Amino acid sequence: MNEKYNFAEIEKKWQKKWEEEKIFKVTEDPNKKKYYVLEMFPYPSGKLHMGHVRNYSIGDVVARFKHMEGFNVLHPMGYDAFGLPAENAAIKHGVEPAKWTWENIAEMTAQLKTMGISYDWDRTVETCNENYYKWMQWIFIQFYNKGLAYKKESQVNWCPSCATVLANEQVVDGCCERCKTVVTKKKLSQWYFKITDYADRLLKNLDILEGWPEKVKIMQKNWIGKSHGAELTFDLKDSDEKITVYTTRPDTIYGTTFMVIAPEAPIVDVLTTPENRAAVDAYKEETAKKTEIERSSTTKEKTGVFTGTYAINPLTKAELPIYVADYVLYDYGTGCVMGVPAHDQRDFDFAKAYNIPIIAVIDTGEEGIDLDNLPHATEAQGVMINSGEFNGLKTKDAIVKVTKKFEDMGIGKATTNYKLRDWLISRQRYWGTPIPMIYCEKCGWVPEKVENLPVKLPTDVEFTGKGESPIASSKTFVDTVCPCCGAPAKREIDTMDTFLDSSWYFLRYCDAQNDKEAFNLDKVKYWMNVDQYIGGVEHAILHLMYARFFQMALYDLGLVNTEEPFQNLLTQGMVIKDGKKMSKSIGNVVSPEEIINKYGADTARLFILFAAPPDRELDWSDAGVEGAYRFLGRVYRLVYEMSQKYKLDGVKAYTCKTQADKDLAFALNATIKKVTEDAGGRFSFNTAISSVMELVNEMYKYKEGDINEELFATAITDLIIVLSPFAPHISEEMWEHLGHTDRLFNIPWPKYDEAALVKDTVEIVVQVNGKVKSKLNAPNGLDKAALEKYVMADESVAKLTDGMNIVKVIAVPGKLINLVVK
RNA sequence: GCGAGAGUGGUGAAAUUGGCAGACACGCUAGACUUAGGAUCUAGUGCCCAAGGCGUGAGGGUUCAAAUCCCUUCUCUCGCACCA
Repeated sequence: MNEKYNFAEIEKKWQKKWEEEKIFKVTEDPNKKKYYVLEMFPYPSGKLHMGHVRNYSIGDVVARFKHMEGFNVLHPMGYDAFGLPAENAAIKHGVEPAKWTWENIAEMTAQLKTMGISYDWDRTVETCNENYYKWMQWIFIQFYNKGLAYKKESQVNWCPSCATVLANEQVVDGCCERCKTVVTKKKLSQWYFKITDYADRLLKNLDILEGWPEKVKIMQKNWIGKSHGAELTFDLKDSDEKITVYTTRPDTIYGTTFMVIAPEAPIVDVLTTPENRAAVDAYKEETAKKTEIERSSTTKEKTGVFTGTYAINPLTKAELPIYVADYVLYDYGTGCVMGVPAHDQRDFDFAKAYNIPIIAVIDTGEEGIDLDNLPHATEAQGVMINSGEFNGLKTKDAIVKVTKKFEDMGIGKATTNYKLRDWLISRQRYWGTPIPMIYCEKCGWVPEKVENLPVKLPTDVEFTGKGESPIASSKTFVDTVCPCCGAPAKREIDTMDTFLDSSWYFLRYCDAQNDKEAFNLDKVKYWMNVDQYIGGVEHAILHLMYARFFQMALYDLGLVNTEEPFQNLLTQGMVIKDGKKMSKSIGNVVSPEEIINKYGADTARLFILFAAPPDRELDWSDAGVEGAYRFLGRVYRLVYEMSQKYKLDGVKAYTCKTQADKDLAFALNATIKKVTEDAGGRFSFNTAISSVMELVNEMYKYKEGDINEELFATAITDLIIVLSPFAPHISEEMWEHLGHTDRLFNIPWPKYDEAALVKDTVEIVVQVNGKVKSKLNAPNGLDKAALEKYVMADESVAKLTDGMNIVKVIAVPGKLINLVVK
């Protein structure tokens, strides 16, 4: 240890030693309690950004802390390595996606290593690695055999300029991310996962995820979007056809004055009368041309056309004109709705635009409203009116009774609906896991034989950025034989959505090197669940829902033993600068590389953890980084200077002789307690660090007086230990300097001494009518009555209430006395 | 529009169960040391002129006591967004 804090030298030295000694390598140990801490793995774009640094710094504090507490800690890192940027690089610069990706992985790994994080690098997973995607394909086949994967024709995003299909992620504000052309829809045959089969379980299990932020659970709940209602079938006038609607408000049936069908629904053609066909066809065509943004941006203006056909209200027998309108979604419910303009604002807007009668059938009790001439739809609950036998019923009962009536009439039933759709998993892209399916004229779609996995990505492909998947250009890939009958057959040329790869990587970490199976069940039983998952809130729905779905499906296949993969979830806030998200276009990006070079990884980590609580936004401040750097220098100087004069080689038995001794012992134990609770318990790293700073301030004060060497040695020792999860390199350097040959990572976390935290006297706040008037010292441990007696006997207190009438005294032991006077 | 969260000094923030508002840090001011200081150490720093007041977006309420609980309201951020 030099006199000066040379972070560059220190960090390099310890990173090398840690790696050589493999101190972060873990194996299953049934005798030890495990702890699995996981940070969301990055896409290997080549460079770390501050969000990564924040994510991994948080994870490393947790990992190091839990390890020092005695847990067998699994703390892995890997790469979500398939995806579009690699392919775009190929199109733009002619670099092979594999080469580009693997180079980035190497660069990013080197960068990660400069942060000094306690990863077990032997468990690294790269999703583009054959030994990973082989098992991805195997899992796909298990899902397929279970009936969870199917192929169907559907609408996908299409860029007319690039003449290629785009993934949802490639559509930015309704436009192609590359050429900014407005994205349209195109029909294509696509692979889907039946995530909707799991909708109810995904919803219900949210209740048991107590360690998840409420916000994320609510977002998932809304995304699943379960609603209760009824399906009701209407007869048509002059036709044998019927149409079925879904409604959450069957109680408003008497207020139905029209019907609406989504333009895409095939039944539209059946219902349209010859004289209306031209208008309906034109409308359908217009809708098909509209982009998603156009269709949803005109929120208020409702358009539609009359089909010429009427439905019959089953209770009133009224004739209801059937319209086609694009405000009805084809793929939700039945694609048809009953129009109740009085009690649904969208229907109200439509009725106003097309002069359809509006009949109020619910009195919501809204003040001053004219039920015969509603100014807007009343969507609240209320009492039924104009509804024959049901008049007077409250909404809740009415829904039940009306639904029952439909059931008795044989024209309806209670049902539930979900907003969640099946997961479209195929991508017309090269750089992803090939879908291991083969199409045979005779046998249809057949999975590749397991012994033939992996279905390798071909390398003889062209990247033009146009047309279908580049895989189609391979001369070796497409043609194969049917695994079933041996006849010539063709391989699926689509690849998997990369969200599949990231839906089970946490299982692979448990057994990353296995070449016999995706993961060994016993190892999974030992390590799973992930005790603490940490990542950005932007994954609240997609990744976190897909991963939950995978875990459930794998559970049903008997491959894992739990239904939910992530016990606790911490969603970290964004790193911003000057109130804005760091971005190249604004020019406010601070690169981790630059900060680590200038101040070191310890400073970067400390600042990031100290500047804000982990789940909140973090405002980057160069001055704040300086502050963190200064603090580390302050600790370093303290240790260096005092080690020249005293023997500080470990924790020692000490007795406090002076008040200063007692104060330091108190500060030391209070800090250990605070860091233990804040860093290990509630993940309040900022306050944990502030208490370490307080301890250092105390020690600076203390060293100006008489030094109790045993006490000071203990304080220095524990200080270094509690600092180590936040700033591991400098801590290790100081630790070694004090004569230790072991590694801080393997040192047990210190325990605090309760006795040292009990003070002889406590400061009691004296309030008069709730206002602080004075403070005085009282013996510790007085109960209410004794405290009141003690305080009231004090002369200064008597003065405070001189001439006043004390009507009540409130005593809070150890804290305050409030005198209520008149 | 619906849903969630947040508003505290010049700044980032703390206050964990209703009990001293502003810990810790940045910044600023002064001093010490120094050839020098953008190093280091020490002291001060919510606001108002002192006594004494006033202060947690605004307004009201509950309570001996409110940043914290309740009602009303404003602003901002995020998510969803024609889901019948």
